Amino acid sequence: MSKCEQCIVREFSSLKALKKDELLKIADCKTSYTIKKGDTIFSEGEQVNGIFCIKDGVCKLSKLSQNGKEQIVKLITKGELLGQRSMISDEAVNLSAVALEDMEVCFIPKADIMGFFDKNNQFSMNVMKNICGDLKESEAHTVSMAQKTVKERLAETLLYLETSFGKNEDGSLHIQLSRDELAGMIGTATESCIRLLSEFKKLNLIALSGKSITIIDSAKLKKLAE
Amino acid sequence: MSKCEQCIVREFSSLKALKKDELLKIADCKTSYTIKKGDTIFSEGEQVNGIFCIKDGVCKLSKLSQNGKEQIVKLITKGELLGQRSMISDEAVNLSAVALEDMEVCFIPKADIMGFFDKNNQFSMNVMKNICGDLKESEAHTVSMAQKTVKERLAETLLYLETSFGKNEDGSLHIQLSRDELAGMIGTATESCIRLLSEFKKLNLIALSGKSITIIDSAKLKKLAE
DNA sequence: TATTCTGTATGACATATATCATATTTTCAA
DNA sequence: TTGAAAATATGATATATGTCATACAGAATA
Repeated sequence: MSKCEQCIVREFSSLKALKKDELLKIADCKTSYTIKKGDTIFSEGEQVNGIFCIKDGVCKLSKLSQNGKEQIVKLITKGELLGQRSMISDEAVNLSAVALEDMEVCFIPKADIMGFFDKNNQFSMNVMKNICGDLKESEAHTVSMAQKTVKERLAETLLYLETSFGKNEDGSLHIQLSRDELAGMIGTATESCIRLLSEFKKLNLIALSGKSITIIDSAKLKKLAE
Repeated sequence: MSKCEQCIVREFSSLKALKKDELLKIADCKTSYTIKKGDTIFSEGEQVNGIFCIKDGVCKLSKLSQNGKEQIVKLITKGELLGQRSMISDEAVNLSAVALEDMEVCFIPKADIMGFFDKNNQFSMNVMKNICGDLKESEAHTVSMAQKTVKERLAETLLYLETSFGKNEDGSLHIQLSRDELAGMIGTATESCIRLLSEFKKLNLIALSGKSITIIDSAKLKKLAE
């Protein structure tokens, strides 16, 4: 059982407000998991009863629409918490979480976290600010979906992937998404996504090589995204 | 200066957790306003520094997209609080609020509310659950925008307006939105919105008479919305 | 290595939606 | 009331995007 006190990623989430004795307590009741790429952490509608602290890796949070298409709502990465909303609302999760890379996560049961809300106001406030940030982001996302063209959204998304998840040494996007998943992020058909990627390639905005995408002209992409 | 203790709408918001002395305190520092239909309560980017408690009326929360179109993100009505997110995040508001009807609101300064978060855990928890609800709703909204057709969204929105804001005696939707605003809710061009309304009318799903819209066949509308 | 399977790519076409133009109706101030 | 302005309505057309078909490439498996 590793110690939460010494866990670096804790510093990046609401958990940084926890005091020594609180950390000892969750170190005691948490469970560590290794999750393989492609594995499901939880599915829409499940009762989760706790939160996941992401130590390493990235996962997608998605929702199935009535027509059976997967819409990716958000990506979650190292240092973030997963499942806060449903824990606080005391509801089933409204999104499914699936690993995009191998991950290391810790699960902390609800019972062991909820008490902190009463006793540690800084923690409470951190969580609240976090969720407020998510809300603001989500509202901006809704506006993008409603008002922007698919092309604009693709440009926007590629830039987001680069700034949020970084590049490999060769300059290609570090995060690996299938065309299908990329289409699921921008809310379009897979073929349309592929077609637009080809178009961007012809315009020398990006380079494609197998699955990997390299942004060549981020200034022009930014313009395209408006 | 009216007493918050006796205000009925308080029962419908997070404020219901406040105790007698807390209510006396905010009754003392709040300001009541009457807002005329069409008036702006606050604009995107402003520093608001407090929350509005809606005693009566409805307002729209909207965001201008880069192409200059107004996207309505949410409607807020009697009993709800306005401005929680930006107060907690300690940021400028990310949405503009404009009255759709004459309204009565009370403004409570940030300084007089923030203290309750430390002292009254039930209040804290209520606010948190509220924002979590908003987040869940917003995420579902994003998926609708990304995956549904304009027709489906219009059907969905009409039903939402009926269930959330009720009908007049003649059965027409109580809430009065211009075609332009309705288009702004579903994220489409005004002409497209008008055209689809005409189509729904021909299909005998709704009746139109001037600005007012009456839902005739909500079962079929529900099917259309999928 | 051959074989199958899955993901990527592209063409052809259908359709939804935006845009521009122009009536028509309603609202509202002079 | 009258005229002007705004909102609603509808047609014509352009464009973006989805859908279906098919080809091709790379990965997985036998």
